[in-house]
Amino acid sequence: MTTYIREIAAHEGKVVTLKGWVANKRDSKGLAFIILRDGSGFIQCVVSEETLGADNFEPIKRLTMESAVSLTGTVVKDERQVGGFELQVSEAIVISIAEEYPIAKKEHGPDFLMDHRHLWLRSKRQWAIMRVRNRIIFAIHNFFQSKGFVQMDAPIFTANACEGTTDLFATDFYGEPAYLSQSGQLYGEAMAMAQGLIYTFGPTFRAEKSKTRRHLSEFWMIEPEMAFYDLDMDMDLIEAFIQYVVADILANCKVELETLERDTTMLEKVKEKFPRITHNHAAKILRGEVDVNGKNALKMLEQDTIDSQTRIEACKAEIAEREQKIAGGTLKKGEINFNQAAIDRLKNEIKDLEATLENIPVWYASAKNFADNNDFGGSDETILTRLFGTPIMVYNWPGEIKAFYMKADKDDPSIARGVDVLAPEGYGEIVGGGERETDADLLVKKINEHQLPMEAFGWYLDLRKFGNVPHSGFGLGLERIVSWICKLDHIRETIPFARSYGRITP
RNA sequence: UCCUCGAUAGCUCAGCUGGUUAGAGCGACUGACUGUUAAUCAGUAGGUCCCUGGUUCGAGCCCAGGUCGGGGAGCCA
Repeated sequence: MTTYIREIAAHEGKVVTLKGWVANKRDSKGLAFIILRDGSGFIQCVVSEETLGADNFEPIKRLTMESAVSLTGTVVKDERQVGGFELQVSEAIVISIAEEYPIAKKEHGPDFLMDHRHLWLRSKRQWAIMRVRNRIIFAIHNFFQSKGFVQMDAPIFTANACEGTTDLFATDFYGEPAYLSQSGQLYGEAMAMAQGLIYTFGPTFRAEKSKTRRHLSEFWMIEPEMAFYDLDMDMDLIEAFIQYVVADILANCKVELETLERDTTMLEKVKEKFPRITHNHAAKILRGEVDVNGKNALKMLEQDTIDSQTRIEACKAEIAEREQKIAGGTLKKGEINFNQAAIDRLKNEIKDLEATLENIPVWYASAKNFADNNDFGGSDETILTRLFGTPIMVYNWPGEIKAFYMKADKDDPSIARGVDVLAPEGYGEIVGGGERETDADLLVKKINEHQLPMEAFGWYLDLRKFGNVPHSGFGLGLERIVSWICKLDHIRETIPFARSYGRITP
């Protein structure tokens, strides 16, 4: 029977058989250390010539990275090891020998890694990210199912844009033009009128030629829709939802977060209440007219410039120091490698900092001149959330920049009853939602204003004719929340095979 | 679409003011070593300097155009 590494602690002192791949190998005469991975975890296996005999040990010496083996041995507690245990191998069977593995135990560039995504997924870090993604999906379903929501799927082929603002992927549907769905929102409203509380969870496609660390062309979105909910109830639900998911990950993905070296102090703060601020107030904060907890947006950026410059000087000094050490010629080979790797890292850090320095004046101008009827840019979102340190909810948006279906405020019709949730630590918008317009005449007017084809919205307007009720919903980008919770540099690491501008393989 | 940076060994990079035969580390391979944590030590092999054209006695380096990639803007989850 095969045992999985994840449950190894239950087999202490017993003989088990593990089947997996060689993640790393170190050997010396008569002794080999194999880091085995089986998908459920990683464990060091010790193979000795004395135990196996020369004939059985020889094939083990020939094992290459990612070769497949079946190892039988005794589970021994060993505090030095990552999982706390190691396997003393008594029998080894080689299943297959791998060719030279392209991904080495060192730093690679993003393009190389994405070209080898099918293999990169095996690495420890990517393994941890995919486990977190899996658990987030599980937690999302748990949250909504326990509250009586029904999962209902929206179609992926659609006849028209539901918002009309972003670019769509065009395709052919039996000779008719069709588009890949950019949102299940309108269908969600129809389904909520049938089941009361629903959520959709499916892929979404956007042909925006975005080349940033926040965008994918194909991503997964969860879109709940609730009958008889107004904006305040919507915001209460969003807050409870995000708090639930984050608490679940903190409780159930300790090993994964540790592997990712995720500092969880910011995630712990998510249990605090999310500040709710109007778009108008957020604009004042951005322009530096209003301070938050004694912090000023513009002054923070000025300080960033100074901090970045100081850090660049410090990096340069450290590089010079390490280069001098290497030139000294007294270091051992390992120490030289260590110093060289540190120099590479520092050089990359300088590159990033210099890019930041170049961008800060742009971000500063964007914040300082922020217009009341504007949408936030990526940098504006970063500035706002850094001032707070928890997720924040920005509500009551200028209607002109929001979708046609968003409800107009009854006191000021130029205001849309929408809400965006901005994640801390620079991750920006993870949720967009709001209350839906129920006034059929107003909807018709807005569809015309947005120059959308009226005939495509006949069924949608029907929802206002038959049992019209106030309702709200929101959309959450799965990859964005994975990115934030794992604190990743780039969203491309959050999905097994990313599809983004310029990337369709593997 | 715009701004900006880049492309040199399988990988990560260095290559000075344009000058002889192209450099390092890692990885691979061969060997040594019985407790390694990116093991260590010795050795071996490995190059279309992204493409096209130009300047020059001479181009990895300079110029023009292109291709691909990173970061950012716009747009968005």
